[in-house]
Amino acid sequence: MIDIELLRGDPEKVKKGVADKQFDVSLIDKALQLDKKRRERLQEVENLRANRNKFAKEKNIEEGKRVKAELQKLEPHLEEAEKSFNEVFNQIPNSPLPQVPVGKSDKENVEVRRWGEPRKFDFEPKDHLQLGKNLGILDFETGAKVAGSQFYFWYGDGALLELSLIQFAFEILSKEGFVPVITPDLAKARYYMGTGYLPRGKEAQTYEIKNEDLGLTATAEVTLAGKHADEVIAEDKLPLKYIGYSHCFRQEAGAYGKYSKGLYRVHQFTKAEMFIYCKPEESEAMHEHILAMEEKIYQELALPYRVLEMCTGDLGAMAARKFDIEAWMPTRGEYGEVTSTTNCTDYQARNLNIRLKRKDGKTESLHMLNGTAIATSRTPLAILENYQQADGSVVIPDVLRKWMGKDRMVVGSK
RNA sequence: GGUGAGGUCGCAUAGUCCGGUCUAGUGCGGAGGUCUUGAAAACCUCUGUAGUCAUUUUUGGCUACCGUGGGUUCGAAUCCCACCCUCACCGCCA
Repeated sequence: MIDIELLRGDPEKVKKGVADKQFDVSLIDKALQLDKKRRERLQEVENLRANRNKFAKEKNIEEGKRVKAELQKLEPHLEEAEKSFNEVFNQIPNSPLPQVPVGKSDKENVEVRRWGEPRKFDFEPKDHLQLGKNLGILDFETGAKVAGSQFYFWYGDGALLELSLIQFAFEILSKEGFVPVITPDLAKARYYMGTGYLPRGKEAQTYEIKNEDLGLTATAEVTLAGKHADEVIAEDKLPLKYIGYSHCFRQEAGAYGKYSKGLYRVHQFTKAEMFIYCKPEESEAMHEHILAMEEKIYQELALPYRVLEMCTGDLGAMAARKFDIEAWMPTRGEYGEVTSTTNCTDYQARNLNIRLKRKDGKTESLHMLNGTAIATSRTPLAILENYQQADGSVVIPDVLRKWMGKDRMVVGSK
């Protein structure tokens, strides 16, 4: 949620952010109106409670009974008013940072830079599904048999590739002060909702567990954000930097289209995710830091990529600023998303009640950021397609060889 | 899964049987002060969070919060119900 003081103090500013994000601007006036109503009811109820407490202290049982009856009538009105307010208020998205390019949709995202040259093939490159099948390392048929469509098995060098990529990311990032964490793959509703992963509706992302207040997490962001919920963190403990490992589960309801085949869009993958809690004044630098780490990873893997900054219309509710890295995907003939890093500023922190305590004792909401290091669906896709050879083998990127124990995946090996 | 103990204002602990004197005591930690050449010690004072109203800053009033959610009562940390979590032991198990 946004800062309510900002809403009351400068509604026009909030409106601009909401409009730039292509959200419904009428939310603002509605929220202000409901806020006013809510506060009126709150005054009524609090005055009655003050009376109740006074009579209780005086042991004035008659008057106490009278006030009690009145309270029983008015308290539901207050509850109702707060519920209506929260419903609208929680729909107001985070404001974009001022330097974010304004645009209506993903078509207006801005390319920031490119790194590396897409490889020129002197043969017809195969897609990762064909390569994986020929090498005997990737099997969607058996995945569909056992778990349904868009599930898969990795075998042999494919399984080793996933493990190597995670090792590689953890090695780089732990050297940079990110604390390695292995997180639960399930979380309570409060946490996946608080981080913005919706279980139902047109774009449901989370799978829910029957008869439990639990869902499969779509990313370790959920658990790493939940980790410090309801905490007050001393200023000198910040920034907290984590590199989390988890399996990620996505319903991908309604997500179909030309890139829905193969590893680009799957229901389960493994991910190494960066997560940072920091002071508001350092969050932009931390965002750059995460992006720099992501670029370092793809440079060391020698995968050509470009960096994209999301325009206001493509930020979603949580983000104040967001960058994606897109790696070159040869059989598509274009770049495809492999990482995403978001500065949520204080929006998530307010949802999860996470605060920072300054040296002078004052508390305020802190800033929270996340970013993909490696997702073991799309990164192996890019490696298979970019590193393939004419004979159907796939060269292993230098930095992964120490964990793979070999320099090439060949047909017939395991 | 079973049995037992427990969850209290940063940390630790008292209070819960017997509801009002708990506007939650004490110790530690933190801030300020006295004393001192300086420091330590001692002593004194202050020290939770959120909301809301009033106020020029300051500040003050009120409300809520003793794991969570309900209930009983004029009044609940305290009584009742349900749930969650922690610890110990038992069972099962990689």
